[in-house]
Amino acid sequence: MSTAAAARRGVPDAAVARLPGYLRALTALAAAGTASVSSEELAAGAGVSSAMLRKDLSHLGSYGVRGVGYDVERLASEIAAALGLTQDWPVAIVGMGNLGRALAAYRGFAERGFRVIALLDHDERIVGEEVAGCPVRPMSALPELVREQGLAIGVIATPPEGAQAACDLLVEAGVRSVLNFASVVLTVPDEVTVRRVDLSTELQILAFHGHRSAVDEALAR
Amino acid sequence: MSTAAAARRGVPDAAVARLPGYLRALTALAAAGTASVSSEELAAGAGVSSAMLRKDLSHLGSYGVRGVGYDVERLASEIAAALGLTQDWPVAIVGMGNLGRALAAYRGFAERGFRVIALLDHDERIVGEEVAGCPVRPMSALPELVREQGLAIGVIATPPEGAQAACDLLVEAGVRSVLNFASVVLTVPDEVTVRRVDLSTELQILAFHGHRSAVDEALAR
DNA sequence: GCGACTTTGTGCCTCCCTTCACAAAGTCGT
DNA sequence: ACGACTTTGTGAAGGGAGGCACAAAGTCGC
Repeated sequence: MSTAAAARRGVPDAAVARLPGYLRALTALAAAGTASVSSEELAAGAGVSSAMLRKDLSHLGSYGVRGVGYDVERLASEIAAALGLTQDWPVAIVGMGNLGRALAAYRGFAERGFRVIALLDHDERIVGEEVAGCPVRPMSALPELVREQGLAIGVIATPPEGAQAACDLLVEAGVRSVLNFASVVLTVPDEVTVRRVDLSTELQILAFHGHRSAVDEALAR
Repeated sequence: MSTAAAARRGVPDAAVARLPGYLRALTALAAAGTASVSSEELAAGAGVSSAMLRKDLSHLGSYGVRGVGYDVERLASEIAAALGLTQDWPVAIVGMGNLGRALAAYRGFAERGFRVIALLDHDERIVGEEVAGCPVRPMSALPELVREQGLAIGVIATPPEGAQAACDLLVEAGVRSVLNFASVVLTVPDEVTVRRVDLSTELQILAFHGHRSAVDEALAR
């Protein structure tokens, strides 16, 4: 196995998507005072199979000890390093509707090391208002936030109509990572990464499964 | 091609996950007055390739016309039927913290036909309070909600510590579909479907991509 | 009516992800 | 010091999803 830096570049996306789950499970173990953990136990805590866990970790390097397991602290910091969590990632939330306000008040971000440095809205009537102890600023503040505070991640919580425009402003200011809560597909240059979280999509998928199992039962009868 | 009912049972999960996106794009087209659409256009609106769109739709049946495209209204209702959206899906939100309150106030659910019929919390000090015009009820109301109002989907917006307990109560009351916003892996019986939405996981994945592209640039220099 | 044209539906191929199964490597008891 | 035991790391196999390319099927102009 080569160095972690070289290995990291080959981590498959599917594995990357599971790393945060491992990190969370490890953090819980560390808080409980556990020093060492087997792939079997850790996998159970993250909701995956042990074979998958071991293969995922093998992409980062060999940090386990055969016959024993993984050192909780060590593995947690290796995963954090692989995810790039050693540096901080300033976040701005765009759109101060219901969802935006909730996200602004949400503690989960800070707990995982993401610092919300600004709340933005394009509506002048909202700009200047205070949300969760933080003033709402205009979209025109973006370039300065990127330049002077290293803003790296934009969270879009606007209505669907305004999402593309908000995204364009973020990208133009130099933001390369976008988390999109609006129900639209955003168009961005290749170097920008967008992830979409859509609540109604999730509910519709649940509806499909609920519907199907009802149909299955009817057929089985 | 057999009947839609038979075909539906074989729809791969990956395709199901994209159906809501197609439905959204079709709804937008219908609102704009478009009567017919090609796979190429619809795919662009949903952010996928046209070949993929056609293959996904072929799992539902043949609703297109060669040389012409798809009838917008017809296809939308076929997809809605496949997803089980012809019936309504009463939803309850559990956990009235920041996130729960935001979800309660969120308009998106109703727009897509999901009716929030109850807000729940296990904390007696919050029960009775009014959130978004709806009273907060105790967890003990669950069995009645399932029995008398057909509650089918539970949304968990509790802190991580309380999520499993909330989930157990939902399942015990007869809820078979759960949308989990808490950062924990829930254990449920096989017949229950859980989908997890974790904001910090999404941010961590974005951090990885931002980090990697920074590394790539450094190496290329 | 007929031929040129457009667009769907699908067989095939490839690639990636997941699972299986086991050798390698380390620990622990004696 | 050595052998039994535990657990990792990984090669190989299996399965599924996405992309390609084309035949099938329909429309439209003449």
